[in-house]
Amino acid sequence: MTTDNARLPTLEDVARLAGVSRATVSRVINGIRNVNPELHEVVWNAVNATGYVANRAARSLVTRRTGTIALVVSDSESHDDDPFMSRFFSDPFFGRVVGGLLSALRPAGVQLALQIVGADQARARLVGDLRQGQADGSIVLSLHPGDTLPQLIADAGLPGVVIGRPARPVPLSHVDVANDRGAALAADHLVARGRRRIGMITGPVDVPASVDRIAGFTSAMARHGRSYVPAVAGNFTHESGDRAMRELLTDNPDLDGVFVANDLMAQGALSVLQELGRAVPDEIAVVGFDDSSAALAARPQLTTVRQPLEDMAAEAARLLLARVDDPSLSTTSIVFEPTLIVRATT
Amino acid sequence: MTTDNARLPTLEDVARLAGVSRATVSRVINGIRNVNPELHEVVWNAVNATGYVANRAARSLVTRRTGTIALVVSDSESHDDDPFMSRFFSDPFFGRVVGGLLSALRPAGVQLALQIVGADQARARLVGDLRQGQADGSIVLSLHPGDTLPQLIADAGLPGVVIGRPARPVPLSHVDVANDRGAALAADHLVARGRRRIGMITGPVDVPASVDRIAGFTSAMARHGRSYVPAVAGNFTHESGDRAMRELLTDNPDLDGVFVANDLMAQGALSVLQELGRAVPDEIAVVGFDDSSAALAARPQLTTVRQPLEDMAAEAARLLLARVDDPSLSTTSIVFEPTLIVRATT
DNA sequence: GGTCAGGCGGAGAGCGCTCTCCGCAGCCGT
DNA sequence: ACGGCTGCGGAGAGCGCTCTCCGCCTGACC
Repeated sequence: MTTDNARLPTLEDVARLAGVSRATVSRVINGIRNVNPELHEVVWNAVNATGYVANRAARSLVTRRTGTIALVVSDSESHDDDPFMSRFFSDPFFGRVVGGLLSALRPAGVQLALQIVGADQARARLVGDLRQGQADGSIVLSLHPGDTLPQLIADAGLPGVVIGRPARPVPLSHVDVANDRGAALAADHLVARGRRRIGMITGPVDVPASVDRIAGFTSAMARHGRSYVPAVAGNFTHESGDRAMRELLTDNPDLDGVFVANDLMAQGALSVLQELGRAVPDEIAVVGFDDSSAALAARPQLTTVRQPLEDMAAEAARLLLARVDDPSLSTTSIVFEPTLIVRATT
Repeated sequence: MTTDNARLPTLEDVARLAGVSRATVSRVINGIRNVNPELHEVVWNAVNATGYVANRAARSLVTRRTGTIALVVSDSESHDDDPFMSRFFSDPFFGRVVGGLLSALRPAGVQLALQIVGADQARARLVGDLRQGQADGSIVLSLHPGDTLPQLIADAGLPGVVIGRPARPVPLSHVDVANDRGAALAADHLVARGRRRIGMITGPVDVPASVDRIAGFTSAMARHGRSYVPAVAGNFTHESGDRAMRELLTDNPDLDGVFVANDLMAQGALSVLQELGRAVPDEIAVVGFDDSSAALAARPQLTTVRQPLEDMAAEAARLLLARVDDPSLSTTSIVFEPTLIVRATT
């Protein structure tokens, strides 16, 4: 259309072509106040003729809005030297969240910027950057239980929404899934399938989501008259599921059902069971959690508790956008209901 | 530190506190020209005292740089109604690329903004946005063979680097892995393992990476005196690997080795083999491609051709950054060498 | 001692946009 | 018929920064 480094058309150019003032063009473009319909059309024609696109920086400068939301991934564990290669990115979890966020942000014309923060001093800088126009608000994805980042963001008065319940209460909105009810679904299902000796492979005991799943599962089991549930902890990785399953079987060789706190670990558990020649689901039933792509990739395909991550992320984005528009909005929390997806392992 | 909507400190504030002019503070902050070392320190003290952070929008406005790179994911297949939920995001591929990009961008203080473009009219708008200060350049991840986006970006004179060889030559730099040599590695390995009846499960026949893997594999096999290689095409999904493996075995029941064009399909193939009671690797050996997390999750763990995706993405980011700094730079292409990772399936 | 070069810091003009303020019509009410 | 109100569009002041231009001061050289 235009050549390489031709100056891009500005509002002024459009105004001149349309024979109106800059202010009028601005009004038309932003749909503000009633502008004479004829002029309206003249202006739009001029916009199209010039190929005008508003300069984001100039607009930001005066509106004090960037039209950008930051996805802040707080990965405070270890990886300080190289936090980017952390296993998190290869976890399907990340992609689902990004997809969900974009689906809500895109219609609003808002960009998504990725921020990964590792070490603590990076946190301070991040907050400074955030304050000073990096983004209008943040979606915080905290992987670390004792993470200070949500608190820092709240303290700075920055709009923010946390995905997943923060370990400590924080004056920020959050979205979450009812982990406890999801785990209860799994418990009820295993019991309904006639399983008598049921165990659990848990996530890390300091992560809220994991804690809730444990609590939900054990209390549901208690309701079914099983006060003791053998459990071994993993760390949500495939490999740790493998390890935990072996350990669980060593102590409880006669297990006929197991609830695994996420699909990745369930996949690991499944391969151990197969290796040991335990028929699934005939000899032992397995229920996972997440309904990630791993559930479908597993053989047999995994019965699992679905966490509507895309919807949760989209809702988080909408909450954030609303908060950015009206900072006086009070913080809210939305809890999504999990559903049981029955496949071949139960 | 400061309260909610206190005006953030500006250059002017810092200058006043330091007793110098705005220009001097700007020079110190940007490390330009030799400023008197004493003043230098005075200015930095004032910066720290005020907690000053440069306003990105204001800076962009004058420098015509945004300090942002866009990751443009061009997903032109079907998903127009809802391109965000496309399977792509749950593919570990995406996360590895993001991680690699961030590792190169972060040290340069450059942000990563995500852009997903579906329909064609969205492309035109994207290019407009890109021109007008959304980003200084783009990393293009094209999932669609006949994609026009790289060409559009090149035509607009925008800096851009493509990950993966574009289907049609385009005046843009790109990074890629030597898909043909990777496939040859797999062929050599299967032959060295003494396999006689070797087949292949390919990717879509219109995707460059897939084409190269097919060409590399068949020509390497030809060098080993096998001019005919039975092959079935999949589409890089787990499920298609399942289907393709069944089909391949139907026509070639005595297969004792198979090269699968990516790990996800290999995982699918593996579960079919197990279901059919074919021992891996004793009766049939399997080699994948990518070395994604799926390779480790597979049972037995998958022998695969490693594609250094993180390094490739990081290199793409560096190429782009260099191009942004100096637009006169000519386009280059960097091809990474794949390596064979031998695990338990061969 | 005079001149000139060079280094350093200040003044101030903009970058492209939004938005307030104001003026000018046209129309209503009395 | 006249004042005031309302609706619409223009003028122009910034938003916070960078960077050019210029002036001052110091030091070196003749």
